[in-house]
Amino acid sequence: MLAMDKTRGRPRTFDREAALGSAVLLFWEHGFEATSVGDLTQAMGIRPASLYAAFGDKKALFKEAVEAYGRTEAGGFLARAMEEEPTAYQVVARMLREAAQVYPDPSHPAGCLTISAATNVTVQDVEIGTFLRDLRNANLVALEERLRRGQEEGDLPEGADVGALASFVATVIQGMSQQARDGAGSAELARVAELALSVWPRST
Amino acid sequence: MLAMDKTRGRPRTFDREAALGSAVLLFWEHGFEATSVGDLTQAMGIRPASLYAAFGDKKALFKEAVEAYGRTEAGGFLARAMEEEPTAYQVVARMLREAAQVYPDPSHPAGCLTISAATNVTVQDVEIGTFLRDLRNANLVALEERLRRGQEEGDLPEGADVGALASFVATVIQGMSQQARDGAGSAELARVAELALSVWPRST
DNA sequence: TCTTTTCTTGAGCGATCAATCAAAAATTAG
DNA sequence: CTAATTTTTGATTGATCGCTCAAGAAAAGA
Repeated sequence: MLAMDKTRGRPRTFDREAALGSAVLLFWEHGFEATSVGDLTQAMGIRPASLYAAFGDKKALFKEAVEAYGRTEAGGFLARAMEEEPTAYQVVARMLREAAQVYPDPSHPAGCLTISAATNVTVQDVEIGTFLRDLRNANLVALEERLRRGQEEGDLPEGADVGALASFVATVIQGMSQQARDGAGSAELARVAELALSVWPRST
Repeated sequence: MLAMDKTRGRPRTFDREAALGSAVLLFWEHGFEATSVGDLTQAMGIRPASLYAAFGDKKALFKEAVEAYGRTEAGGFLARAMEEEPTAYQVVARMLREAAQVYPDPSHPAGCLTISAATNVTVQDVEIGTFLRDLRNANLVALEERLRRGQEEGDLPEGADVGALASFVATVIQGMSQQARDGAGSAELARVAELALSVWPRST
């Protein structure tokens, strides 16, 4: 009968998580289209058939790589800031300041995978482009909602334009990712972050 | 002998500038790698051999398309603002406000070609990626020099961090391009532009 | 007219793309 | 042990990539 038993059969000879990590780095550096299956299998140390058996196809692997990226230190700091910081200002301040540190960090590819990995896609891969775009827009909505909560809790003035502030922060963060990929360092980006923060309508 | 006579031989049957304009639109929309030579010949209404005879190869056509883009209304407004506005603040204000209008304009592809057309490139096309990156960094240096001139002319305070201001403006503009490609409208981007402008150390 | 030059046409080049297949290998169940 | 199940291997698929070539067509010069 149909089996689906994980313990049966020949065991996988490679570390699935490690292979996924290699895929994350490649997609992060070069993006979806510019990373070939050949590049992936070489970096993962496996053969095409093993890749397709373990991850489906290239698009499925990419989506899983995006999820894995979000679980990394450098890929999850924005979501973490939103969850952990108590006030709207502290959320935004941590986002911008950590972006200035993380995006140019030479221990991994520069910038943000979600922002830069599917900018140039062919017509048959539009799905991948919209997948990341939806993710970015969802993050923008989440930030706006977080700021609105801050407004209700009194750490943002009632007259503040929450939508504009969220768009502004998202714009600066996306620009910082691009700047980091263009070679900007953490000191330069830190000054950009402080300038952006100076527009904030603080209560203190 | 070697001829190089332009009037001799069979005349070209297509409008070279119009064909280049079609290439600009394709590269602007999809980027360098995601635009195939087949896409180009179809949009230009010519055959591969004609394209290669008229423009060299795909990379040369792209570089020429970037130059043509810079001569368009939507592709040259940043340089024009730097040349035409009298003070540092007016330069930056016009840059940001026009970006908010131009980048989401539905009469052409969203955002800036220079910013988004070579984000994801394969290893053998790194040359194209660095070509646009160098262009962006040259624009950043030019803005910084324009601001420094403004500082010398007294329309920026002596204590102002010119480098940080230039980086900040470049970051916001690049972020606005990305936001426009993600679907942001001119009203939304205009509010972002005003927020960014509010950090400016004005003398008035 | 006849030659020379340049462009267009249509076919097709080798390389690479994502993806697949059959067979061998490695495991568990009985 | 044998049978069933799953993965790995190595070769290979059809499609598309950027690009080129030979032949024909359209112009100018002599």
